[in-house]
Amino acid sequence: MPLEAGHARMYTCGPTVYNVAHIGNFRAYVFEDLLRRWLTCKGLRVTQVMNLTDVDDKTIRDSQAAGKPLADFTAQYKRAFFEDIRALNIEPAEHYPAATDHIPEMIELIRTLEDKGYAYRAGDGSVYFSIAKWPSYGKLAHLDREGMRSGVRVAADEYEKENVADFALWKAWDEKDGDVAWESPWGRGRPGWHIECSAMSMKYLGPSFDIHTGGVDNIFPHHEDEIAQSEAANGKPFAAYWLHCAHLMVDGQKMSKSRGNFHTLRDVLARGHTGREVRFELLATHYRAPLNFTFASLEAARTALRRVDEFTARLDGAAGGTAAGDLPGWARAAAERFEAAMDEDLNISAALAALFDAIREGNAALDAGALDPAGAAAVQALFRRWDAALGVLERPAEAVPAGVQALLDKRQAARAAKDWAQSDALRDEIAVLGWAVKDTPKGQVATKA
RNA sequence: GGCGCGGUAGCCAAGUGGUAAGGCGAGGGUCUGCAAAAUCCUUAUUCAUCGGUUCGAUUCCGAUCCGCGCCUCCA
Repeated sequence: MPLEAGHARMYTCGPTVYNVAHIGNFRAYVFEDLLRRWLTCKGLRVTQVMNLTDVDDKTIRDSQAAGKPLADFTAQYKRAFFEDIRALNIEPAEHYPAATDHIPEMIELIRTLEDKGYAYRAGDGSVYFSIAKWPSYGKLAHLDREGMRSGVRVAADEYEKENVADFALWKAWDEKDGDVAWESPWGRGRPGWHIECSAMSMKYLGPSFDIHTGGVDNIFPHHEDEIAQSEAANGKPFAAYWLHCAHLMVDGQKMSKSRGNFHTLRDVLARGHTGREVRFELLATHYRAPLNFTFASLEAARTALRRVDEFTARLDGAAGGTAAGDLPGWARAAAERFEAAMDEDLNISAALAALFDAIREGNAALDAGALDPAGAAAVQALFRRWDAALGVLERPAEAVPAGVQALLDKRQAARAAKDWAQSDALRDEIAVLGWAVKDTPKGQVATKA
């Protein structure tokens, strides 16, 4: 299936670093992470490129408002982005090219387009791509080119274009750009938005590659324009597959900065939810279906994950470090179902159904004493494979603070002496420190409340 | 208006031309010094509406209604 045997190359549209990303943005990155993990599980080597858009109208506008040089302004949001990605257990891509580091490549690409006659200069020094020269324009978005011409709004500052749908490859400097400008054969200016993805995908993945992803809102115009630029310049097909992720909704409406109905990861974390819960929530709905975000579903995610944790802990106890033997029948069936579901366009719901069935059957087997250590170890291995794909099963370790541990030790002694009053008092004391104590057959277990 | 996605139990959400996965919630049982947790079982005669094809449709076809997205800021 990949163009190059055993190697999947993917380009994933990344963030515009003018602000911290919101969890709607992260839905796309989590989806892309799931995709790259699954391809890896299938034995492919994956090269993923994610661009960082660090020069555009918004980054310029907001850096000026903040009174900071563009590079300083965007640096803080690049940092925030990588922190957030870590909190969501997203595997790093192989390359994170920033637009401002690839201006020469973009200029080179625009020159090629100019030489081949696809681009023209406007009076102010801007360079546009002429869609009239590219007949297949609009294929990805199923656009009706005739329909596009009538009734669209035409911004006053775009009068220089030959066709309203032509898009900028290079934008001539104007006052609003302040000191953000690069020299080019067309004078001072900055690149258009779309050209960076064409130039950087070409640099890191070649003219043709396997998969290109992004949010559905990027289909038009961004991806349409990328295809036109890249294929016109290279004379080769651009991406073989396009996967677009549906939106995260809030109260039935798309989550977006311009609507103001967004939550950042930081907000959600500050409310006491974990990155793992957010990841589960974003992951658990198929990428092409809209996902309505609510805090109630984050609670549901928490409960579901607790069930997973409980089971894997039981499994650890049952396996006790034994070498893996044969997978029990119910686990083998679940493994096959999971595999088939994920192969079918990442059918995550069906895959998770197989996982939860395995948990139920596993618990029943454990209750019945029907799972020997070698079998339990085999199921452990299965969960490890699943988690290589999902990145959400393994429970992040919680270090118990020394103070809490001291109280736990005291409580254990009290319990051994059957001093229940003392035991309960200590439990309350520990609760004040933010830790919940449960008594299990194996002793007390403290978890962060 | 054009293009696209979706309407399945209280909520979220798979799925198939042959009679509805899974998660959360809820109810019941087990376990337990108490608490909490856990675990097991139960929980849609029905898949937006109306027609059609068929032995049989939630699944195919047609029409209708509703929600959302894109149509040059947007993951």
